[in-house]
Amino acid sequence: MEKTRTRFAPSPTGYMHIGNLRTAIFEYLIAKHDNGDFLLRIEDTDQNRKVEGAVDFIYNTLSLCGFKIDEGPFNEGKYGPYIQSERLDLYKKYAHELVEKGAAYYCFCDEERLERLREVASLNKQAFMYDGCCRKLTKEEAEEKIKNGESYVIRQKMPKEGQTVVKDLVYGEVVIDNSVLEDQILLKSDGYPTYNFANVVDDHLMEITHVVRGKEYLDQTAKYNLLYEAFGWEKPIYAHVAMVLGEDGTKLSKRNGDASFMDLYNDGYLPEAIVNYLVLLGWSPESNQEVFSMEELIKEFNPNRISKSSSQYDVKKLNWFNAIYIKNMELDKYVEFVLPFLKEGYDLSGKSEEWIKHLLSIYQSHISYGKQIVDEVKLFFEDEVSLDEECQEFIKQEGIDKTISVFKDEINAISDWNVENITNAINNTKEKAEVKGKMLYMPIRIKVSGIMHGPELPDTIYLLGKDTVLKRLG
RNA sequence: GGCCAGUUGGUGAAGUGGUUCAACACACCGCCCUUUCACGGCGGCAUUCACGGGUUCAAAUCCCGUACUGGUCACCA
Repeated sequence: MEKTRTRFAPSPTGYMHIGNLRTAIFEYLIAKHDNGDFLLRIEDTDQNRKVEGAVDFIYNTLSLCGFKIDEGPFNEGKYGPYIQSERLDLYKKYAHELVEKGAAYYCFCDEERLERLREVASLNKQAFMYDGCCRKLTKEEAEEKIKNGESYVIRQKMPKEGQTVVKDLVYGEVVIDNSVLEDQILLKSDGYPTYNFANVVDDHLMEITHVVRGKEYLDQTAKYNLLYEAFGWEKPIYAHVAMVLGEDGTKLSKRNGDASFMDLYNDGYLPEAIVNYLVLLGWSPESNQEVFSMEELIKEFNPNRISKSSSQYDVKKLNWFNAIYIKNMELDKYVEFVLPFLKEGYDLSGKSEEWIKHLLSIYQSHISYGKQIVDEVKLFFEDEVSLDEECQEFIKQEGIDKTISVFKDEINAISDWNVENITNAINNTKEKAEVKGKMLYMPIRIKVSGIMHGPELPDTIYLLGKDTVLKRLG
């Protein structure tokens, strides 16, 4: 049996939103599930969209996600080059081969004529479709024009009648009327192939067995099939996947917010968590398991269980996954992970390494993403605490002043500043002020930290330091 | 507009003719634990599967129609 080979084929735009990433995940898992190859191919046939450094960016993203690229522009296999703009001769050769076979033809219609046709079509409220004018040209006529230096494109000859059946792993069989198929351009007048053509040629040449792509290409697949048939090539297995929508239920776009992998990563979302979250968006395993390691995903992934309907991105669930991955980190790794966010938010000079580590550790089970540490930890870096409405209400209650003043005396009395003694101070306050539970803890917590929920109170007080605590107690 | 597809709760979703079929998870709410909040644990949360017909002894599951949503009709990918 032939080896399973999938490919991720992005345009080098220097931006990857989570929908694209999810496609890559599916492709990767399909390949690895069968012990196959996962390759990266850069689709840069539109020279206008090219962005500097984009290929590095893609490699970086994929490697952060834990994907091993078996073949790609930076690690070529025997099917290279892996950048489409370096394969121009190939497309040219195959496009002309199709002309020889009679499945394609030269077209000399200029933009002006096409524009006229478009106008007529829109006047008649019809979809524009090339009228196949140049199909009639004889071989000699076409050659003559080419010899005269006329610029041309190569178009695929579409059947006018009948239907084409597209087989898809997730959508089953989709029937497309051939009458809606345009004689699509294969080779542009600048010698570049169109996306559709390059795709077919490359997928065949690179021996791709499974193609995962957005559902928006489903209709186009009929054209692909016809192309494969014209060449006499074996078709790959298609899996079209529904879209990932933004949180508001509309299409993802750069404007729609932080739905790009890098934005998420920069905010302190762990790639493993992002991958774990995304794989469950539009795919479900047979079991109820939700937290998966890469190995488990590779084992469990079955493209037949990909959903037909689009799904909405939901940060809350991502946060849940991310929090789990953060909680499961070893302390040192966790510190290494959050420290940069802390450093970015505050001036840490004068703080001991031990203090910083202690501070970060008490938040490990509290934060959902790295950057969140900055907000959470604010109370340790501000001189004054400001109380929100809820706190102000609480603190108005009777007896609180007494609790605070007793506690202040207890704190004053501590000579050896450590968590244990602070805990004792709280306990002593309980006895002397005759308060317990919420009425004991909350006043202290509010006065000292300004918020009603946070990590362990003794640790908080310890990290704040005696001076600050006394000052805040008033 | 033509064509193609989708429609299970606020969200991700399981379930493809009948033994709890509306699982599980996020979010939300409640309780317990913790001398406080959080963490954690437990429990609640769709009499109903877009709507209307039909097939059947039996339908979220099959068929037809309607509505809604989305996609697609480029020398863009």
